Formats: sequence, C-alpha cells, structure tokens
Amino acid sequence: MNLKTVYEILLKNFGKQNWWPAETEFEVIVGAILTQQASWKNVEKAIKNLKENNFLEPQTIYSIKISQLEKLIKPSGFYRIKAKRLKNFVNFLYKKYDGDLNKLFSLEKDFLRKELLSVNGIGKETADSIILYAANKPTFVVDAYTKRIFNRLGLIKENDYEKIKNIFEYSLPEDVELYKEYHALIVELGKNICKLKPKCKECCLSKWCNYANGVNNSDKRES
DNA sequence: ACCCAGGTGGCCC
DNA sequence: GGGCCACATGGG
Repeated sequence: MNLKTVYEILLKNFGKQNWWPAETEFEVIVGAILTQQASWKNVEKAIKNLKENNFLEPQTIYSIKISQLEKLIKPSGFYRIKAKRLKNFVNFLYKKYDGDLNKLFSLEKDFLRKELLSVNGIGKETADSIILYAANKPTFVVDAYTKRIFNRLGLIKENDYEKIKNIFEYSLPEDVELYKEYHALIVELGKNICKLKPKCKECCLSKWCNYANGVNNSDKRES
C-alpha cells in the first residue's frame, strides 16, 4: 500500500473531481482565502455575492470599500479578517506585480510560494492551493484531512506540513493534474465518507482501511 | 445546545 | 519548535 495506490482507489471509487470549482484564476484565489476554516457551501454564497455585483476581479477588490467587502463575503465566516486578507492580496499584487496575475504566476514556483507566503493571511495551504489550482504549477496541497487520514491509515507519521508535502511529492510523479485530483479526492473522502471524529474512528476508518486494502471492494456498483 | 468546516497569525514559553 | 487562542457564519 503506497500513496499512488491510495490515489487509484480513491479515483476509482469517487470518480474525477475536476477541481478547482471556479471560472477564473482570481476566483480560485478568492475562494482559497474564503474557504479557510469554512464550509464550501458558505464560500459559494460569498462568491455569488461578489460575482453578482461584478466585484470578482483584482481591480474591483482593490477599489472596494472594506466595509462593503465585509458585507458581501459575510456568509463565509470570519468575514472581517478575510476581507482584510483579500485586500492584503490585491494590495500586494498591485504593489509588486502591476495588478497582473500573469506577471505573478510567471515567477519560478519556489519564489512564487515565498511571495505568496509573505502576504498576511496566506498560509501554506492557501499558497499551495493558489500555486496548484490557479498558477497550474505542481505543488502538493496538504490540509487537515490529509494529515488525519494518512496518519490513521499508518502511511505517514509526520505532522509537519512541509514534511507531509515532501512525502507526497517524493512518492508521486510531478504532475499538476495528478496533484489537483489527489487533493480533491482527499477532501471528498474527508467530507463524505469519514467524519473523522474520535468516536467515528472505529466504524468509518476501519471500513475504509479494509476498502483501501481491497478486502471489501465488491459493494460498489456505481460507474 | 452543542460540534464542525477545504486555516492563519499573534502571543507565549 | 510547539501549544493555545481569536476569528464568525450556517448546517447537522
């Protein structure tokens, strides 16, 4: 059992996810910030508010009053700090890259990551999500699900973000589409199959472990 | 009335 | 380096 095998099992059972659900690169970035510790359903409402008012571009977020931005993104939760974070990003984009995402994304991957991490409100997962899903460069996104699921599967013992990211990148071919799909599948597993609450440890996880080991994969009739 | 969600930064030691 | 805390809405 290795990380590539787990990917194939997930893909077979959940199907292709085709992430990130967004129409533009900038929408990916906004979504990545808004989804911090929030359910995607709530983020969708916030994005819809921005879209309906034609605020879903760097220029308009740059110009909008913070109080109005807060109002529009309210459903996503932590709306005051997230409004600041969106502002922080576009301020950074205008100050250093003429407000041009193409200029930012033309940076070499590691330097791009460093630049994104310098923005207050963009941490490792958000930065990697932007690099992978908006800039289309191969970087593996690690989230809370990744840590919990793969620790419990016994496939990793680390808890440090960078270490886990390195394990995935080392174990898999460097492939943007693979990285995109794998992270999406992990989230799908985390959201819909195993709630991963402590009391859920037995039922959900042992079931999936068996599943992952091929012990019991005859009960899927889909696809 | 709890618990949680596709995290992050600030502060403390 | 790690442990704790605030940040806030909507759904189960």
